[in-house]
Amino acid sequence: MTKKFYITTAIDYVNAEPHIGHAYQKIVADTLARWHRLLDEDVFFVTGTDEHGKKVQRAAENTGKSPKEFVDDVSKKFKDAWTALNINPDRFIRTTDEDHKKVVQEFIKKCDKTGDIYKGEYKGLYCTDCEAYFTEKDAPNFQCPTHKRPLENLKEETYFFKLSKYQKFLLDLYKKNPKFILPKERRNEVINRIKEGLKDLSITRTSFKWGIPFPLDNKHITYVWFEALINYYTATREKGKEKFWPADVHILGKDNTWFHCVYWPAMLKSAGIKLPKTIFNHGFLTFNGEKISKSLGNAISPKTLAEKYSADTIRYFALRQFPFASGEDGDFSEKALIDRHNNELANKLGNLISRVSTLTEKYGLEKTTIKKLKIFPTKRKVEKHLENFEIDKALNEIFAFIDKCNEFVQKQKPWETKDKKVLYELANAIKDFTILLSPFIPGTCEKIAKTFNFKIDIKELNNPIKVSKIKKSDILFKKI
RNA sequence: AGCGGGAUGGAGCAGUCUGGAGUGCUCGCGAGGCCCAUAACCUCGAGGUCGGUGGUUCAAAUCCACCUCCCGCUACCA
Repeated sequence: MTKKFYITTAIDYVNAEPHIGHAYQKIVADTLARWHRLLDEDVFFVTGTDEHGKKVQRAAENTGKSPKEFVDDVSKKFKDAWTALNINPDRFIRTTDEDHKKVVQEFIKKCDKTGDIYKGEYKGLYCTDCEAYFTEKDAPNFQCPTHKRPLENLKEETYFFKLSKYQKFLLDLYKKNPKFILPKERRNEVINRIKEGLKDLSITRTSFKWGIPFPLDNKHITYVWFEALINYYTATREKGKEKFWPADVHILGKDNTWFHCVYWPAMLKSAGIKLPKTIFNHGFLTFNGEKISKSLGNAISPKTLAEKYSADTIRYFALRQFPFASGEDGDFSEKALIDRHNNELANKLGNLISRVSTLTEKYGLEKTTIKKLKIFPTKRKVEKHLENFEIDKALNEIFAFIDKCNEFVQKQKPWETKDKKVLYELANAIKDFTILLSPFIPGTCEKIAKTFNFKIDIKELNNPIKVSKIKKSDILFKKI
């Protein structure tokens, strides 16, 4: 039986357009999905968009579109951005999808059966922008501290989810499963906050219509967060996909930590559904040293970037530059990107392919046993790093191997000796590292495979490359 | 103020959790090699009391305490 691997990203809220921060997360998830697929696992990779709520309803009204037209437009922009970056989810889920609505309603009924949902009243100062209530202490002068607008005094009939009931369950869960919340800095934060006490969660709204009707009372709309989280489960209710639940890893940004690490497991427990194995909370990116924001106008679209550079350059930089596993923030600077593109992709990798393919075209290959350029130590290290989400280190290992190849060419001087065996060893090494590199920069790796006539398949690491006629490769990365 | 991050050869970073010769990466500088290749590639070198002080230890960039200085955040948002 092949191992299954189910990976998800956060689904993006459609009130703003995609930027490089969103892209970073999707690139990482896509790479991990591709890696597990390379290892012959049965992989399911899901990303998508979060489309309900008052903010979206209002954003749509401002543009004169219907909510549905509006979310269709923005959702497509996300989807297109991922295509431009060679990010290929198995499903692009939208919370407006019909199957999602159905699954959410069933989910809520299950929680209700457990006795975890009750009707109550929520009183407070409400900010429509935040879709949240504030206490007078948090909101001096009855103004929203973030939006500086006057708060509405609201008293709403609402349904609650008994989150407080799960306090002990959650703390036990983290204790028993140290990998449930990663990295561990985030875990400690969550634990400390839970220890301050959990309140029940208001999970319905009546002030607007753009959402999933609450199945227990049709005057109510389901609260966006409560509903959106369920998307991960929805995707596995499709026929044939059931086996993928529970998720192996949810990838999300650190601002989503609380919802995913607290609400989500409590909700699943209540509904009697298995819990995901790992929730990975990564850091944020700044862009050219500045925080990414609409008002600063630096929220450059991933698509524009991918057109300016290439999908693989963006992918390589995003994966190599930041210590993903640390959960820390990083800066996406174009200068650093160009640096890595020129030095690592063009000079080291690109030039190696260029020089070896030229030499091979001239002198040909002759089969021999591989003595110097053995891939297995590298493979083991890459495997281990990826298990620990150390994506930057994995890439570093592969490039250390590429350095070894360049040293080998230099030492052996095949242009002088015309030694076909040396060239064979190099071609074989190129096959090997290209296979390992393929989840990171898939487009480039396909080109290399075509030049050297091999298949990108993990089994090919055990098979010496077959001797064939090889033509000089096109330039893979032009210097910037 | 609160919270968070940082201080490592000329620049920018890893390394710190899990202590073991100042190790690594990219750039820059100096010398040499190579002439297959994208003016690319390879080798060697100069340059650092790892912010400071004290402590723990056979051993500290790494652990502990205190101090100094920088920078973010407390706007939407992965």
